[in-house]
Amino acid sequence: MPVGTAGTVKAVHARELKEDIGARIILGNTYHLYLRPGAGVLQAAGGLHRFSGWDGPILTDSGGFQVFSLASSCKITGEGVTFRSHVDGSKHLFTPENVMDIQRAIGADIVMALDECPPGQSDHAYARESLERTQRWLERCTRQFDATDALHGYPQALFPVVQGCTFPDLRERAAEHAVALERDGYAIGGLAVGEPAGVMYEMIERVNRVLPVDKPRYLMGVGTPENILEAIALGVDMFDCVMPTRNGRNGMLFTTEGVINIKNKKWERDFSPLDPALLSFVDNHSKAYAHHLIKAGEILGLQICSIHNLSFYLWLAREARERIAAGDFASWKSAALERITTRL
RNA sequence: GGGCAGUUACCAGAGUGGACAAAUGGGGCUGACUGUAACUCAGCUGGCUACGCCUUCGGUGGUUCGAAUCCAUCACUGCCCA
Repeated sequence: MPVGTAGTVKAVHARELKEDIGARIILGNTYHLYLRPGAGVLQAAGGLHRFSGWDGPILTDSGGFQVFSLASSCKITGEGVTFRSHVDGSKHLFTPENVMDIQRAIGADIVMALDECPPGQSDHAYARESLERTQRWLERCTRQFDATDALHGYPQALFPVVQGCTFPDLRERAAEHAVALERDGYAIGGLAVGEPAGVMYEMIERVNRVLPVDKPRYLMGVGTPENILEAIALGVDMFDCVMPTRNGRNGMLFTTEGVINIKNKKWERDFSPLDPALLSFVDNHSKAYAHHLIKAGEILGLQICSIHNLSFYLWLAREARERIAAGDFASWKSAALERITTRL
């Protein structure tokens, strides 16, 4: 299993007709490259695609989410958005154009449009204003993307991001606008930012009524195993999320039998595998070993837990795909959810 | 045998007369984490018939209105000298 040092599930594919996107692990933290000087970006980009023997698709985010969710001070201008680097305090400007250029240089197979991810509790007026800005940026992204060539000898795809907060009318309008631009796939952004899960599902459903069935739909930043299965049921094909790695680092392990907190003393002498059902995905480390490494402060423990959770997400996506093909996804989903959300 | 230091909650360790059920760590238990800067963050952790009461700071006995804190004594531990 190819795993980068900072792996995160960036693309989990669900629907049987779109097998190629696949459940894959790619490099996380790719946006880091955005924050470094141009020369470094170009150099890093050349080798990125062949990193550690990884030959699957790579997806890079635009950096928009980081600007809006992490930067303490960012400023939206007519050009784009300026922000201060958390690395060295230097000031940077993201524009639809330079974000396309950077992702061209990195050589991601799927590049994301620059968008604004507005706060979850935004009112309709702001959500609309924000959406219109995202749409203007999207149009500039497509123009720039279409006016430039891939730099590394293989084609790239640009995915628009459908925004609109929790307002069905805005979501539908955003989806229609994105579809009209005729890209290879579409992303749904700005969800799982504090709204109830039911509202998120409703927005997904609204948007997916508009998005074409025969192109990948990518739900950005989601989520819990439950969120993912529900979204798959609503027709989503791809996901990415920090959850498997961040929660793994914090000691929470997803398994096919339920959720465990590996820090708990109860695992101290449990020498069974972290998850016997995942042995085809990941090395056979015991619960006691992971417990010990975490308690001892060994960085290896965090790596094992992260990789374990990634393998769980891989299993989840593969299982979902097989059940869809077999035609019993719905019944499998409810049974699986009951098991995997149990606290062990 | 002599000298010195010490004995505090599961562990380590503050506290030297009233604001002490007793700081702080660790450990333990819960919970959080959703387009990743960060191996992170939050709550609880003597008992109970709980906005109050009860039992705790090596044992015992004192001093005091009041003691984990002062005195006496006993026990044990560590270091040093014989």
